[in-house]
Amino acid sequence: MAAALDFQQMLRGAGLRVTRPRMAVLGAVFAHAHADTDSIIGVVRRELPEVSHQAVYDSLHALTAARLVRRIQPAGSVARYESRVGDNHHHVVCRSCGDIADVDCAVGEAPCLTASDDRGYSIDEAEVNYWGLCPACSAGPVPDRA
Amino acid sequence: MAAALDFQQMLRGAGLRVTRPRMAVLGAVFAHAHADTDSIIGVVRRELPEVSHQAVYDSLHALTAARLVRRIQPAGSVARYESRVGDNHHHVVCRSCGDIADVDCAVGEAPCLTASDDRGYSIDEAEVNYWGLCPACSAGPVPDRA
DNA sequence: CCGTTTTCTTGAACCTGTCAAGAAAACACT
DNA sequence: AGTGTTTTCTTGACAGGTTCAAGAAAACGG
Repeated sequence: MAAALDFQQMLRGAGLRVTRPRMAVLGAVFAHAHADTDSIIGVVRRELPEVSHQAVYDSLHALTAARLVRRIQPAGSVARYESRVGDNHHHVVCRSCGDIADVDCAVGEAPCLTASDDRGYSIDEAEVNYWGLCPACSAGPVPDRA
Repeated sequence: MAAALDFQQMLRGAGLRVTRPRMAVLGAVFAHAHADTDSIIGVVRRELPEVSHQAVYDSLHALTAARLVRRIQPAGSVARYESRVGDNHHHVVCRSCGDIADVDCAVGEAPCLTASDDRGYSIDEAEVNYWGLCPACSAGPVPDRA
């Protein structure tokens, strides 16, 4: 768990100005993994009630560009953010409730980064998403989505 | 390349009614891999100028549910559709222009379907996306996205 | 402390995709 | 073919998440 001073150093280390919205956004992403933008706005406003949603969007973009947080967006879902960066883990997404959990990479370092044929692309990242049902949804499946 | 009669049989085989919008949508997806909805609407309207966008959306949903086409949606992109289904291939996405190319699965059947720890989820599909720059963009990178 | 640069606020707009009601078309059966 | 039922298409409005734009405010370097 990182403290305010850590966040401040992270921002400065990334060449970003230290502002209260950014501090709060960074804290919110660290405290709530896989939160969507709306949830982050809610969390941030508990600390800074007057922040605009635009400030949160800008902060998230800046933090993402600085690689302090990672943006994930499974198909059919809104953007979500997480603080685990650089450890090459993957995600498992619930088809029913949209919940996301982390899955550590089975193979080791950069497992699937080697495409069989890169089609001439210069690949810098491999993303793996598992799709299924979370424990809660597979236990008592909701009747919709027939 | 499939012909009109093939499309008709595909629809009937999937238990779907054969309508002109669906035939045209199916043809458009087969002819234009990885096209987004807007492009598909444009292609379909070259053949049927009066189709509503809603009909295209409905057709795409019906075809997707029937597994005749596959919907793909990399993060930050709109929905795209492709006709290769059931052969477990992956995609490489250009960070700059958003272009998508197919990549055959290196490992074989269902390669990464085995998560190291499934977190209690019942996983039914593994999705792999490679991110990088396409040949055109890595050759002459556009100046934006600084 | 001051000036410059970046960031935040405010407010509106955009775009993909969805919802709803009625008209039209496709299929099954005779 | 003709008819009736069911599904699908048209039309039009709407929704949510995200972005754009202009000016005010805050952060940083000297």
